[in-house]
Formats: sequence, structure tokens, C-alpha cells
Amino acid sequence: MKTLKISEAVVRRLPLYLRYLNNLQIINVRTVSSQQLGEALDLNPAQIRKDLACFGEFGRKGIGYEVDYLIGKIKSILKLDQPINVVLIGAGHLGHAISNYTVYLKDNMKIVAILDNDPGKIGHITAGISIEPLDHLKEIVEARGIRVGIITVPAEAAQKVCDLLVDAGIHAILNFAPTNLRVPDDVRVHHTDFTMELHSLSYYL
Amino acid sequence: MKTLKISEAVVRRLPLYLRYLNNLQIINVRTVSSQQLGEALDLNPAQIRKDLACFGEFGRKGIGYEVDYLIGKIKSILKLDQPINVVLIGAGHLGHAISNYTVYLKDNMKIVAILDNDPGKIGHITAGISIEPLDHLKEIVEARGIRVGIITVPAEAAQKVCDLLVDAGIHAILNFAPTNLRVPDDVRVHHTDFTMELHSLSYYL
DNA sequence: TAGATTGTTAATCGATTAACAATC
DNA sequence: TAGATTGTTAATCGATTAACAATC
Repeated sequence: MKTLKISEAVVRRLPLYLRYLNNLQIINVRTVSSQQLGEALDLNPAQIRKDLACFGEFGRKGIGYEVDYLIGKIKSILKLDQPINVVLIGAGHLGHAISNYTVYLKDNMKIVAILDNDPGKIGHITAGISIEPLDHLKEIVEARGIRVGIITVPAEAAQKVCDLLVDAGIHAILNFAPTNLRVPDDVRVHHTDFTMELHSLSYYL
Repeated sequence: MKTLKISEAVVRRLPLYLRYLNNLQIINVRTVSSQQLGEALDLNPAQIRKDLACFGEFGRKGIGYEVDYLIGKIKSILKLDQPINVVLIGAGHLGHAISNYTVYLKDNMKIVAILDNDPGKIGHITAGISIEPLDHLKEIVEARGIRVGIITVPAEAAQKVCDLLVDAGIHAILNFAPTNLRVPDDVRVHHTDFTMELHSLSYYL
């Protein structure tokens, strides 16, 4: 085990492992080898072993990895073993879709607030949550112990919303708006932009 | 210029350049240097020059890149200079959000069909498009010259839908379902999974 | 001309893969 | 025990960055 420096590439693969392991658990598979994982996920077995070895010795030589145990370990590495409250800003079509989606996750990550600055939307119920005014962001974040923000506002508004999130003490942001966000060094932003995915896909036609 | 082998990483950055160049064009900026681009996009200027040089000599020494010209070139590389018809399968919340979103793109990429296998949804209008039965996929793809498919069905149904797309002659698929897809070598799949983004984001808390 | 900036080569850095001793 | 599979070191591969001649 080395706590030296975990690369982003490794961290990005952990949820992939977790997802597949959850599938194995459902069909009562007890153990799995890096070989099997690699085949299922199109990855090199050595890479999988190396990834996991960054965090400890989770496997048994000659046997493989115990599914339940490995799920627990990965969840703990990803901090998914504790409740993580999320605020979503922007109650448009995409925000609506995402909040409905997360309802089905039996995760510890949960959207506990949906905010918008359109007075016409306040009070409406989406995915069982009442839409609240953006003005109340800071109080809501503090009162509910929110640690993650999701931005689903139009590109023009994204940087402003981002600044508000940072100001409210949020250090982890998932941005769906098609724009680069400027944040302090201690804030982490992940982007999801399906138009960029479509455009790069187009190259391979 | 080298037509040798363009890495995925390069292709993924092209839409990023394009997006920023479009912004520059709107505010009437005529030329831009790799230095400026790098600052705006948090990339190394040398990397940007190298990326672009994969496809030709688009800049002028001492001057930089002409915005209009570079936009044209990148669009052409990404094949966005020609109309690309897209079919979206799965008229749930997410499909709804995406189809509405693309309406606003002044792209050549356009969703020209939305399919679902729920009889109750057939004929409903989403983003100006009438939802059609999944059964008609092959005919619709052929009749409308569709070349890209977007999958927004639940994970359980994704592989089956993917197989149908491949069978219909689609070679480029954007998958939103949280599952790995098996496709022949000549089919390209890009994944967008925001739960995986959320999970990897959680690591950095 | 002098200053700026490209395209490209060489150097560096990091990530992936192969190989194998350890051991279940 | 024999076969399987890990954890880890070493080798390879590829991507990023630095440096600079060419030139606008």
C-alpha cells in the first residue's frame, strides 16, 4: 500500500469497479478475480490490481477479491459510507431529470435541496423536493450540512452560481453547464457536457 | 502535419477549443494565441499548438490563430460542417431534457427522431418531435440517414437497445445508461454517467 | 527591425502493461 | 501438492511540457 499520490485516472475507475461489483453482489457472486473484472470492464487485469493496491491489500492470492468486502472498501475510499448531502441549482429539464434519477440511487449521496432563481418555480415539487429560492443557498447549505453542488443552469449563469456555491462553503461541484468554471484551488469541479461528447463522437464517423 | 495517429485525448479537446472560439467570435475577437487559449481553458499552450498541428498548419507565426478560420477547420475535422442526424432512444426524463437541449444548438447535429417502447408515450410531442415506436428504428434510421444514436433507457434495457442500433447500421453511440456496452470493433461508444462523476467527486471531499 | 508566436523536436513525466515471486 | 491469483517491480508506452529555430 502506498498513500503517496493517487492519480485522477485511478479515482475515476473506482466507481466503475463499484458499479460492476454491485451487479455481482445482486447475483450472489462471492469472489472475483482481476481477470474477470478486466474482461467485464475492458480493462487490463494488472491495472485493476494496481489501482486497488493503491489503497490496501484487498485480495487474496490464489483466490481473488471477496465481492462484499471489496464493495465496502471502495465505498469507504470514495467516502460513500457516510451520508453526503447535495444541492442542485437550476430546476430546468436537466435538473428535473437528474433529481428524479438520484431518487432511485440507494446511495448515501442524496439531493436534499433544489434551488432556482425563477420566482415562478418556487414551491413546485420535483422528485419529492420543493424548489426553493437561490437566495437561501447559504442558509440551506449550512442548515442541512450540504457538501456537494450540482449546477444545471444555463452557461451564462453558471459562473455566478458557482461563485455562490464556493461562497457557501461547497468544495465539490458537478457542472453540467457548457462552460469552464473558475474556482479556488481547494474547490474541485467535475464537468459533464454531453454536447462535447457528441462532438468528439462525431470525429469518428 | 501528421496524419499518423490522433489520440483520443486530442479529439476530446477539440470540442473544448471550438466552444471557446465560438465565444470569442461572438465578441468579435479576430485572432487568438495558444497562450490566451491556454489561460482560458487551463491548458498548456504547447499542448494546444501540438493538438492543432496534428491536422494542419492553422496558425501564423508571430500572430496566432484567426478565430473564424480555426472554427471552420475544427468543425471540418469534427465533421460538424455537414448535417448529422441523431436518434434518441428512451423518452424518459433524461431523454426529454437532452432533446430539449439540442434544440438550442445551432449545430449541424440534430435529433430527428425520438423512440420509446412504451405504447403510452407514442405520439406525444417532445421538443417538437413526435415520439415513435422502437420497432420502427431500422426504417427510421435508413429513411432519415441517421448516423448517431443516443441511449437514455434504463441500464437493464441499454444493451438490447444498443444491439438494435448496431443492427440498424449505427456506428456512433452516446450512452447515458449506467452500464458497459458490448459493441463490434467498428462501433464507437461514448459514455456519460453522472453518478460516476458524483462518486469520483466524492473521493476529493 | 524587434517582438511575438507558431510548428516541431527533444526532454520529461506519468500511466499502462508485462512479468514473476509470494502464497492462498 | 498443483493451480490460481495477488501485489509489486521493471519495462514499455504514450502524453505532456520545454525549448527554440523559423518567420510573421
